[in-house]
Amino acid sequence: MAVTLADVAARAHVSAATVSRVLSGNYPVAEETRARVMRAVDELDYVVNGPASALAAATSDLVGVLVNDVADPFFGIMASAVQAELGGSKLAVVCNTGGSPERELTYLTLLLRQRAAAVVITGSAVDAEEHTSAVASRIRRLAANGTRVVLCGRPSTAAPEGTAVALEFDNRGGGRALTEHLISLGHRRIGYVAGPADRTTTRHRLDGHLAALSAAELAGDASRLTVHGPYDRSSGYAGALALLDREPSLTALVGANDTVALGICAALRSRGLRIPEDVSVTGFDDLPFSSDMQPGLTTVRLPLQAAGRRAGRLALGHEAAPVGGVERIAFTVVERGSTAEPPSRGGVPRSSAAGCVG
Amino acid sequence: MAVTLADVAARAHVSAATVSRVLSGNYPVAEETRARVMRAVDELDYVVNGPASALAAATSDLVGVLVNDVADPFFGIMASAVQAELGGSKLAVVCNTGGSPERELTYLTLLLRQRAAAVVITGSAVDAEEHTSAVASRIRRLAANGTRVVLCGRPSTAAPEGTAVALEFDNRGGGRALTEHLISLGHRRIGYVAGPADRTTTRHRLDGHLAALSAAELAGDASRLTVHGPYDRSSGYAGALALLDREPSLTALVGANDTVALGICAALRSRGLRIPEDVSVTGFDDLPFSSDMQPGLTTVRLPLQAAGRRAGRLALGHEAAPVGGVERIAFTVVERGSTAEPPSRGGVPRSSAAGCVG
DNA sequence: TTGTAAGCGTTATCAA
DNA sequence: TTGATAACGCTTACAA
Repeated sequence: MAVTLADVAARAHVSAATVSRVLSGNYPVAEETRARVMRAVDELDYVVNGPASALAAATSDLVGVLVNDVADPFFGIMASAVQAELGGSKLAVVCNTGGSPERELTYLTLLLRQRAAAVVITGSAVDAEEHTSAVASRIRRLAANGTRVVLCGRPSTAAPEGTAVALEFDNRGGGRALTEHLISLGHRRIGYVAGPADRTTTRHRLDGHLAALSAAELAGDASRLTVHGPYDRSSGYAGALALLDREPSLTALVGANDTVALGICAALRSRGLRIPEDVSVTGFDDLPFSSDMQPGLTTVRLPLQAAGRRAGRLALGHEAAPVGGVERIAFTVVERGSTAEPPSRGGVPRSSAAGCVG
Repeated sequence: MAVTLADVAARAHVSAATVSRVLSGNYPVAEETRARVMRAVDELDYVVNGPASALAAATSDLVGVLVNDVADPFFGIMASAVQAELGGSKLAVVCNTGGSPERELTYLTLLLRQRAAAVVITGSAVDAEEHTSAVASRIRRLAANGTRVVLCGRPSTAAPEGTAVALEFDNRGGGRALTEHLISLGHRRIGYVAGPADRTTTRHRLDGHLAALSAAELAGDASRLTVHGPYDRSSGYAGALALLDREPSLTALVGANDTVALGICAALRSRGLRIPEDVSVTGFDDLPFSSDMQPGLTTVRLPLQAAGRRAGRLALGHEAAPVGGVERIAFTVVERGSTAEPPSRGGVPRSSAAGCVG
């Protein structure tokens, strides 16, 4: 990689400045000169030195994308969508924080160091004052540098006023709608396998659930019928078993997200309980696998891909920020086979459930 | 972001060189001086300018990761694993190529421009001479620059001798083992919904399938019982229907990967066919959802996460390259409920299949 | 152990 | 329309 601008300039018999102008294309250059330069570029197989041009121009073509874990489709879909909007010039730096506040700060610092053009922060925040303010100060710093900051699925309160634009998921509304759906089917004893207690997303979804219960005057038992755990399958599995042991008469189980719901379903099957005949189950997010589950999972659909694309465009400044800097993303309740009316009191006893052998 | 090395140096009453030494930590500095510098750094909230230091030191802390699409768990898992190994200093630049040769080249050029420390290329290659050589020349270029190139799941032939280290999946072996499993169960009419015809992965998996068929003298019908399509659910769905129309007596369907198999299962259910009683189904990769399907999907497990981690370590030079620069990754056949003996000739007619209603 | 100074490869200002 | 030339902010011989 010895070939530099100067080499190209020498070969084309022009100055380095001219080569730079031809390459960036934002300055008038005589057609004949341009052709000569391009030929030299081709002949020498010249490739611009990114760091050098970033330094001189004080720009960068890196866009940071903070996610919990790209291997989780929830984040993978958003990261993919952001990347798709970046086009052929910007590069997406995907950072797995694993939900850890420390790593979040580390990556924000790294992106600050890279003078990233933009940063998209996805997923919920840890709900602790010290961490919130630490993140906020990094964001302020980034914004002051000219780095665009976009929150995608994180409350706008994570960033100081005016430093970021936020796309918020209506977790509270979705949580409420889902539980209302169950209540309208006739369910009265509803278990809830929630996410980690300290995340905003967990709290909002749970708030919505509780609001629905309260409205139906069913909130009395709520805390006894709620367990917390990570947003993964095994948490759903363990949580479902724990709740069933605590309250065997449950007729519905709400998962913090689809992955948790998957675990819940596996746990129910392990107990010989049918879905939805014995117990109804719901998820949240509507990940791709949810419609293929047997039965299909009733859940709240979040337009993850659309939100990610939007975040990408906002990161590039290709799209105007919403007024107030905050936009609420709409959700949809998707009713599938995993929810139904609760078993009638005099119905078939549960133990006969395992009897279906095709 | 006005504060620079010089500012810190001034504040600490030392030279810029000393500050640089303290920060990089690879040069002896008096303890007292170091403390003074660190205090100045803290007080000024100094953050190194990445591009500037990359330029001066001719190094970079970017590692490119080429994937088809991070939203696809197959790639998401590998990308996540690579990233996990990068630790708190290197950043993963995830590039979605969508399987397109052009975009692959574009991204390789972009990474070349960034002087990336390493590049991990995942997934299959498009099997066309012109593209193969174009990619090979980019790889040669990267390697010449000191960029480490790691192929993860792509044949080592994609890179010129000595320019890259490769972790190869045994797609041929896995494909063969799976079909042998079906044959051993008694299947004789096996359909195959393959991936795009021009990918190496597609060809290798199909080769293995054909090898197994040939060994059992069943290869005669193979091409009639094979259809091609993308590696997605809808291809599995459409492919399965097409094959069933072409040959209604099929007793087993092999999917190019788990996602395709998911579509196959949906198609079978839409026809009222039971899995595995009427038709056995297999996938490939063992993605997380495969064990949760009903019935569980028989498939070939590729250690995607382990391979990704390995690739990450190789990219950092933290691990010695395998001898010859190529390592074959072992697979495991995972037998689950989606495969069983074919229906006996005099068995229950298929039309009764839809009769199970719990 | 520390300082001086010469790059690193671009971009951008200012003349011409 | 083009060319000198001074930044850009850091690293690293080389000296002290």
